[in-house]
Amino acid sequence: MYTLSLMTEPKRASDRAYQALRTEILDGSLAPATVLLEVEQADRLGMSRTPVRVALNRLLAEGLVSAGGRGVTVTSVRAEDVESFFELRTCLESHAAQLAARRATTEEFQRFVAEFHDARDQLLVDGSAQQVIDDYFSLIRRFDDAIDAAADNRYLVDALTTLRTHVSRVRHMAGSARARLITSADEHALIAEAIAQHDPVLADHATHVHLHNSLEHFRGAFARRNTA
Amino acid sequence: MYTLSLMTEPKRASDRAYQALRTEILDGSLAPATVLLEVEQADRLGMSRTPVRVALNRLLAEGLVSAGGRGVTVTSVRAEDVESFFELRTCLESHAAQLAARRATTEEFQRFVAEFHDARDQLLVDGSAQQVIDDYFSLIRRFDDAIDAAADNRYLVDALTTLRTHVSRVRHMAGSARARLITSADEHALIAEAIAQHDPVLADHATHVHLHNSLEHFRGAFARRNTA
DNA sequence: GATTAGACGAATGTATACACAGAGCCACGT
DNA sequence: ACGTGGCTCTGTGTATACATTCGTCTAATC
Repeated sequence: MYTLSLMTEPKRASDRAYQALRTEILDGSLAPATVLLEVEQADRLGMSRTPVRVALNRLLAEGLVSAGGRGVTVTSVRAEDVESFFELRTCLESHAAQLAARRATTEEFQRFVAEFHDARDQLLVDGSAQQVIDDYFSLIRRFDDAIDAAADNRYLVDALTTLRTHVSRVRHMAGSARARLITSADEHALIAEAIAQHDPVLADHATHVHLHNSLEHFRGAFARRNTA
Repeated sequence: MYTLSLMTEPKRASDRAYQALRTEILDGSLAPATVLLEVEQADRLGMSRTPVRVALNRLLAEGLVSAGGRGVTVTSVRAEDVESFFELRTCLESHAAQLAARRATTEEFQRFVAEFHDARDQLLVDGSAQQVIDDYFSLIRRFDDAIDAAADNRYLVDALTTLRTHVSRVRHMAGSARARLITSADEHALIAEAIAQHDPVLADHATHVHLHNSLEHFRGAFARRNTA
C-alpha cells in the first residue's frame, strides 16, 4: 500500500480534494490566514460541496485549518508555534527512538548508518542538486518509518504522523541550507547507530540533540525571514 | 465557552450525533467491535445521514472508531492497547507536569494540594458514595486543565485531550476501587506540590509514578475481568 | 466438493435543493 | 452627520435523490 501522497489519482473526490488542499497548504500556495470557502473550493476543484466538506473536516482534525465563523482559515505558523511544536516533537521523537533502541533489529539500523554516511558524502560533493536533496529527504522518511515500526506503538505513531505534517510546513518556509543538511546527516547516523547498538539513552539524547539543532536552524531562518 | 459535553442541546444535529455516539462508546453502551452504519444510526438518532456522517468522521479522527470496509467499527481496547497507550500518556503527562512546574504560579497549585488532601479524607470517610467519587473525578479534571493551561503548549494539550478520551474508556471498563482512589489522591497531591514548588524533575517523576500505579491498577482489573 | 465468476443488493460517495443564520449595506429617522 | 433598524445576500447545515462500489450469495465448472 502506497501512502496517499504517492497515489496518482484517488478514486474518491473527497480524497482528491484533501490531497490537493493539503499539498497547497504545505507548500505555501495557500498562504496562512487564507479563508477557504466550501463553494469556492468546490468550484475550483470541479466537484460539489460535499467532498470538499469532508476534506476540510480532515484538515481541521489535523490542525492545518481552523474553524472561525465563516469558512475555515489556513492556520498560521508563528515563531512561538514552532517552539511549542518542537517542544512536543522532541518529547515524542526521543521516546520513539528510545523504544526503537530497545525493540529494533541491529542489522536494519546498521544499514541506515551506512546510508546516512553515504548521504553525507553525496551532500558534500553536490549538496545543492535538487535530486540529492530529494533523495536525502526520502531517506529520512524511510528512517522515520523504520523507527515508527520498531517503536511499535500505534498511539505514538499517530501523534508523530500529525506532527511531521507540520514539520513539512516549517521546512518549506525555512528552506534547507546545505551545511545544515550535512550536519543533519551526521546526527541521523548517530541516532541510527544508537538504535542499532540497543542504547536507549543514547538514542534518546542523540534525538534530542538533533531536534535542538534543527530548531536552532529554523529559528535562524525565521529571524532572517522576518528581518528581510 | 463550555465544553461540548456540558452543553445541553447543541444546535447542530451533527454535534448532537457526535455527542450521543461518543458518550455511548465511552460508557460501553456501544460495545467494541460494534459496526455503525450511517443509515442505521441516522434512523436511530432521528436525523439524516449527513450529520451522522460528520459525527463518524470526527470519531474516526479521534480513534474511537476505525474504518474497515463497510461502515465503521467501534475500536476495541485490548490489554496491549492499554500498554501502548499508557506508554505515550506517561511521556506526555510527565512532560506537561514538567512544563507546568516551570511556568505555573505557586498559589494555584498549592490550593490543589489542599484540595487533594481534602479529597483523600473524604474518600477515607465515605469512599463508596457516588457523589464523593464524582467530585473527585471532577477535581482531577480541573487539575488536568490547570496543568494544561500552565504548560501552555497547544500541540501538547491537543494530544493529551485525545489521550484522556481513551482513558475514560479504560476507566469505565476497569471501574474504580476505593483503595486505588485514595492512593491516587495522594499521588496527585504530590504532583501538585512539585508544581507549586517549581520542581520540574519531581513533577516529572511523580507523574511517572502516578501513571505507573494507575496502569498497574488497570492491568489488575483487566486480568480479573478476563479470568471472570 | 471446492473454487471462482457473475449478478444482485445494500451501504457508501456525490450532487443538488432547500432552510437558516450572520454579516454587510442601505435607507430612514433623529 | 451619525446611529439604528431591517433587508438582502452569501455561506453553511441538513435533507434527499442519484451514482458507485463493494460484499455476498449463488451457481456453474473443474
